[in-house]
Amino acid sequence: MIDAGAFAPLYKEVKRLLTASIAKGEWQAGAVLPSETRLAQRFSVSIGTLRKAIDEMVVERIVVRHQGRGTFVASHSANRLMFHFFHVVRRGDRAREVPETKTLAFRRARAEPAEAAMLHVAVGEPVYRVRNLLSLAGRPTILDDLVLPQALYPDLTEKIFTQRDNTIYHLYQSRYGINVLRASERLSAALAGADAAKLLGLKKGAPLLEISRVALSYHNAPVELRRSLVDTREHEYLSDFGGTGIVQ
Amino acid sequence: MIDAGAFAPLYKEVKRLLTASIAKGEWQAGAVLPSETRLAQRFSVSIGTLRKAIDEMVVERIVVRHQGRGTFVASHSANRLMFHFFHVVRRGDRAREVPETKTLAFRRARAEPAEAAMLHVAVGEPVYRVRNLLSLAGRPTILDDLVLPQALYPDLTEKIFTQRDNTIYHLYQSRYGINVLRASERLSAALAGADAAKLLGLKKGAPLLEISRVALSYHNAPVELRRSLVDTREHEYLSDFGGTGIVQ
DNA sequence: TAGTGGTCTAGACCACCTG
DNA sequence: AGGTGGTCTAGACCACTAC
Repeated sequence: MIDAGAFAPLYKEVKRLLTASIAKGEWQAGAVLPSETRLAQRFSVSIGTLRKAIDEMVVERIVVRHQGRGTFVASHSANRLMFHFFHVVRRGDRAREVPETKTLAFRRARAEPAEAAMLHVAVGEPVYRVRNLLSLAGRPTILDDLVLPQALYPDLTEKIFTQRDNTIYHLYQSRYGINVLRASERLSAALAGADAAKLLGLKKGAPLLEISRVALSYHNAPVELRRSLVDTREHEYLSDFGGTGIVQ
Repeated sequence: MIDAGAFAPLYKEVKRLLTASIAKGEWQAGAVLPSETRLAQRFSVSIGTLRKAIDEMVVERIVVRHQGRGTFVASHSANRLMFHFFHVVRRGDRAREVPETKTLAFRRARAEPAEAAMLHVAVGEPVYRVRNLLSLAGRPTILDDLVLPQALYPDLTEKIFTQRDNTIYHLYQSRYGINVLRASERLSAALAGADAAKLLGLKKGAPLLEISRVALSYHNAPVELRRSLVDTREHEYLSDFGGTGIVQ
């Protein structure tokens, strides 16, 4: 037993320990975990209990199971995961297009009070501010403003950021060991200012969808803020709830 | 055994049969199911297999478990479920307010092609069109336009609709046995037309959040369309994904 | 062929709720 | 006290993957 006097069920404890090991980097993203039999031995629990712990970690996308191959730490490299955090689709047929990203600005700055609260850091903490313009089907459609705590991404530079050969979240994962698991978003309607209008090829006062996202890693630790302004003339934001991903 | 030659796992088959029984009305919303022991006997499976079937039904909100009391068909009467489909919260503190609903129109009409496709009915099928104005903190904030197939709500009248003493989804459930489990939404930004501006107390051309929802019941059958126009000056739309509801 | 995860069983004990 | 769901065990067998 491992229970250590906690009042939580054994499988929750196992899940907590496994998640902590992954967060610590004992297994990198994409790496295979020991087999269920071995993990059960390691934690001195039955296979059933170990499986129940991993069941929840699968639902939370911390790990992925492949029958016959093993259980792997979830990775952003797969295409499926790339679109897991990209909810803007083409109007009508809901097609998902790969966005073309252009970085307009990369600056070092200090966290504003509101940002600091959402990032769980002190006011004035060093941050990066990044502005990206995303094009869909060749047309500028989304204007993204990112805020990242410098402490989490120590040696990040504009060159590293722009010369990545994959998604932004994959860069966080492969270079800094930061895995984005969840995102919490708040949406509202806004009017295009002079800035956004010019960049998105709109008239000032055109309607835009504004999305404020907090990206979260293990234990719900915030690792990025992102405000998106979306031109929804040809695109929409998809939201499914009550849904589970379980195929009937 | 029950497997009946299907290639699906036993627990999926059990889940399918249980869900079908609920959809058929063998147990009404809020009713208690037989105990796990009895259900396991009924389907000639072990408790473990029966529990795995119910586990998934819990995730899909088809049933709710209460330790020591039993397993119940999910019901809309609970306050928690009411807010499960209401994602508009107060800006800043994200407080959930109970909306005050006023029905502005209730008409019988025919399904337009786009509506018919989304509702899985024939073009021209009889529908109800309902327009509601929702106020939050005493101020008109959301303009809802609903489309319901008349076939699903046979004797519905404006009087029945407006004199319900609970949520709209609870009316569907208690009077017509229709349980809304999921909703699929598409969001975009729009400008207030003369109509919406007047009703929401805005200037024409003010930015609005437009939400198109399809409400789904068992086996993903569509049971309602709803277009919402939201004044997001004081409110926001919340969206969490990658999340699971599992408390760490 | 060996090893992996996926399913299924049969039972024990506990925590909780209702009478 | 009796019944409910919640946890945990210890195994068996199957389906899939890699070598």
